[in-house]
Amino acid sequence: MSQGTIRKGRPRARRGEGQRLRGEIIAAASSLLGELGDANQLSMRAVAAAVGVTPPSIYRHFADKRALLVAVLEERWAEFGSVLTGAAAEVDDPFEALRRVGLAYLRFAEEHPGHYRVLFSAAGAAGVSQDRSQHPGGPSYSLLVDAIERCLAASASSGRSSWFLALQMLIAGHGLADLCMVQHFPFPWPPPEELLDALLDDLGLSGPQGRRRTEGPPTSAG
Amino acid sequence: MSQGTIRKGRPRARRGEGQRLRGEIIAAASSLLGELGDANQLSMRAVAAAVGVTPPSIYRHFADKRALLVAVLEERWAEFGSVLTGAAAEVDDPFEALRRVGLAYLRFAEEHPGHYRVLFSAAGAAGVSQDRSQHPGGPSYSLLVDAIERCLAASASSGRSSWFLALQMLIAGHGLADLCMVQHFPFPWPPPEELLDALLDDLGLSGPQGRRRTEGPPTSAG
DNA sequence: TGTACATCAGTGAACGCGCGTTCACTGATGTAC
DNA sequence: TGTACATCAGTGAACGCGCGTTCACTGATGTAC
Repeated sequence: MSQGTIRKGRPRARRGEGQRLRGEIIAAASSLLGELGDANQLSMRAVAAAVGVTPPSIYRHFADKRALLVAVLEERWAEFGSVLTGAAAEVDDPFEALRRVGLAYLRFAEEHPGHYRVLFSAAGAAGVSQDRSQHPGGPSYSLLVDAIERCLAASASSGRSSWFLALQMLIAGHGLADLCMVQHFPFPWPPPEELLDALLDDLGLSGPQGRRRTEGPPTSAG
Repeated sequence: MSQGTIRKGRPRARRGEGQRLRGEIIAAASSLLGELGDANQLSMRAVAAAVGVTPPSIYRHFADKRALLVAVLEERWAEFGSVLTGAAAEVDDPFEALRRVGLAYLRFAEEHPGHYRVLFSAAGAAGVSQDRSQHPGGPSYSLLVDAIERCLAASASSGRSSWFLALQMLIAGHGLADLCMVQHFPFPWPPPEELLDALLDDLGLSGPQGRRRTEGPPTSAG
């Protein structure tokens, strides 16, 4: 009874504390969005019920549903970015730093599959910035490019640009996150780290000596 | 006026030709689903309107919305499988055959992003088979594993299993298809073939001599 | 210390909409005689 | 060749629902005097 989705008897905010409800609305919407994994499925009425307030109250703080979504997604993008940033902080070895960024990316998808799905969908991006040149995931991507450049500086490599290598990492990271953590494709998935390490090996980004850490699982085929 | 979404004056089927409407319903639903890219967004009423029939008519042929979706998705999965099968047919070189399968996969996503999105979502799979051990994409995946095994037989390689390599290819293929063709992430995307060739190179599946075909684009970083 | 008042966070009722699904029906088609 | 009838593909109207959003309102809070 302490944390059901519908809260009754919620205390009314004091004068001048109207902004408090705003925060509660964003938190509730964010939580619901994480469960639903789809911006279209989120309803204003469900958000209001989760906060313990009537639907019209939301309109005192957000012009419409889109505006609420924008606020939620901005928060989620910020969290995603800070998770990636934090992962590599204070790690000196550039290869280990890159690996930690990759692991953090995958962990985020694993822990917040619904949020991940919305952030990486066209709707999620369009909601936050009209201008597609400044995609909200831009800073996170730059972080990846930088981490790769530090690796390239530490050991001569395949000759591919950091830009191309970052794209390859993003593609593989997203493919794994979406198929495994979000859509739960019925595979005998190996641990994500194993796939990440194989990827880094393949891209020549696993270290100067190119330590090979790959695979264990089945050798037989269906 | 010849192919608007709403058709009027549609001729009634003759006695015993009731099955004809069934086919038209599936076709219309499939087309709408391709535009929407989301099973939840598809409405029975929109399907009926597209066929030029009233909503209740659909229930003569399908028990409910879910049954209609299952029929549509089965057709789409079958088409996807036959596209992959057709791509490698009559190609002797196993490396070229594998490459063609990859290209066909990406082309399918490019030409039918909405269908691709639904097929590779949890909802799409769950709709078709309850039993998750027999995922409708299973045959297509086997095809990929087989193509890889033929490559491994033709040249000793990294030591990874065909199963692991197929997973790596699927992950990268899906990541690219979803980010680029489906979600249209605002990147300066290189041509898909370039990324596919880089992937095959990285996995040691580009041929016995390991021809390197990679990259062109920007070397500068943002 | 006590009262009248302005503020404004949140309410209750309603709007018009599209949805999936049901039900009793209609009326053209084909058949039996 | 002509008529009565069974079939059954498709209809029209309605159901109860949840949605986003609006509007005039209420009533606790804090302030001015």
